[in-house]
Amino acid sequence: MKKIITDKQKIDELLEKGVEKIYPSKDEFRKRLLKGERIRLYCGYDPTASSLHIGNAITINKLAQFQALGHEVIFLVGSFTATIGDPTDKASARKKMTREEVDENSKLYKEQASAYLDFGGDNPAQVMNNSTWNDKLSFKDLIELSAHFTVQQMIQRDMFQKRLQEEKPIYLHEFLYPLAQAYDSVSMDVDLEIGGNDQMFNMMCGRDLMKSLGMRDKFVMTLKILADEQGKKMGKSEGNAVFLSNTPEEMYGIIMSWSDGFIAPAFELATKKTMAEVKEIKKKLGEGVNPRDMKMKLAFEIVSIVHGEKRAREAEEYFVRIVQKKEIPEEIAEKKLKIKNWKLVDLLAETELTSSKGEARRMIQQNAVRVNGKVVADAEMEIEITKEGVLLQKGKRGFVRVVLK
RNA sequence: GGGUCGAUACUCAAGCGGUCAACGAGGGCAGACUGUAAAUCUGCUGGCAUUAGCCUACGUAGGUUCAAGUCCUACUCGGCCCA
Repeated sequence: MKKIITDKQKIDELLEKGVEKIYPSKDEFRKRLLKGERIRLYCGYDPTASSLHIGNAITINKLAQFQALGHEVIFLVGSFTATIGDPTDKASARKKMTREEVDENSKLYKEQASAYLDFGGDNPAQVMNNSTWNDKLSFKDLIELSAHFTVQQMIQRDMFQKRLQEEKPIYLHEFLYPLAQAYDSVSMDVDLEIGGNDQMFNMMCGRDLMKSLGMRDKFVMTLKILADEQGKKMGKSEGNAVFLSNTPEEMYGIIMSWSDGFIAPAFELATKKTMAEVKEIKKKLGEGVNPRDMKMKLAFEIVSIVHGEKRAREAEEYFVRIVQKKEIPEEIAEKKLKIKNWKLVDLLAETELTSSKGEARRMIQQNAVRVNGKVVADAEMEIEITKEGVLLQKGKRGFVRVVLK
């Protein structure tokens, strides 16, 4: 077993970087760490999507930090809880997932998490699955569990309040979600749970339940949510979410399209940079360094962690060449067609560059379509496909080469 | 169980018999600007045809009417109140 590191500086770094708050108290938790106590901690991930995203990477990053100091890390896959649906931040009830969908999604999670976390070596992170214990609960067990919580406790959550106000339904199973999560803490008997700031309520339920059952006093560490200075969150809805399944090029490009306000927070939350380095970055940004260059460093860092340095370098080259210098990419989807002569609209629809002919017409009207690099304004233009191929472009990113078969 | 209100495009949300493929907002896409952006501005955002026009859509199924998202009936699902 790996030795527990009690280096004061490293512990302070651990307690500061990306951390919003530690319950019940940071000082107390710090003392425990300094004593050299081995902490058993976890963070849960509901496999509701086929890929982890950058928000998940924040907590995984923190797990990795604990791991590096020798603590016992559990990567919990919420295969059970995903079938309930977490009401957190949801204005309406989430669609429940089937076990099949969930199993499918969780397959890739471990692999993606290994970008940050070490599942081998002398202090491997453990993967657990909360259906292991939750599947075994009987109805009686559930009722006993639920007796530890009150309805008032549950409805005080702001998203439930919001739904009450809007006269939208709140289903009973949504109250049960925090319970299920709380039971995870009990089953694994952990010293600490970490999670995003928005998970505070769920995590505190676990703390309450353990206390109520006379178990240990679980700590809860909430991490900052990736947001800019105005507190504007980054999410899937913003269209700028990075998935760990993105290719290096995609990932690099998406990070570059983040607004500048995300640069410093993202360095703190999603990279291995120390707080001192993050401060240095903030300072540079304040001094008027071109934010683009800092953002390129950020994109490089994150892509390196997920895909390795070599791929990150390639992604960077790609970005400079294709996006900044607007060159045509080398790798273009190729579509082989048997028919030689086409009208431009038909061709755009056929290649699926546009989803319909109507859309093709609209794009042409808006000067968004290029044929062999030249903007074409005539929707009816006759295109003759050759063996060498004709290059079609829609907007900045859509490229297809059509070749005569 | 009774009463009552509601169900509209990706999301929210107008609509109160013809002028509704459906106001508006968000999102998305595209153009301009730029540092790659973000912000801002502009356009587009069901399909086919593009001149006209046709088809499919407003919870489901029927009905009234020359004409229905809009009225009626039943059903399904949800909120609220009462029990």
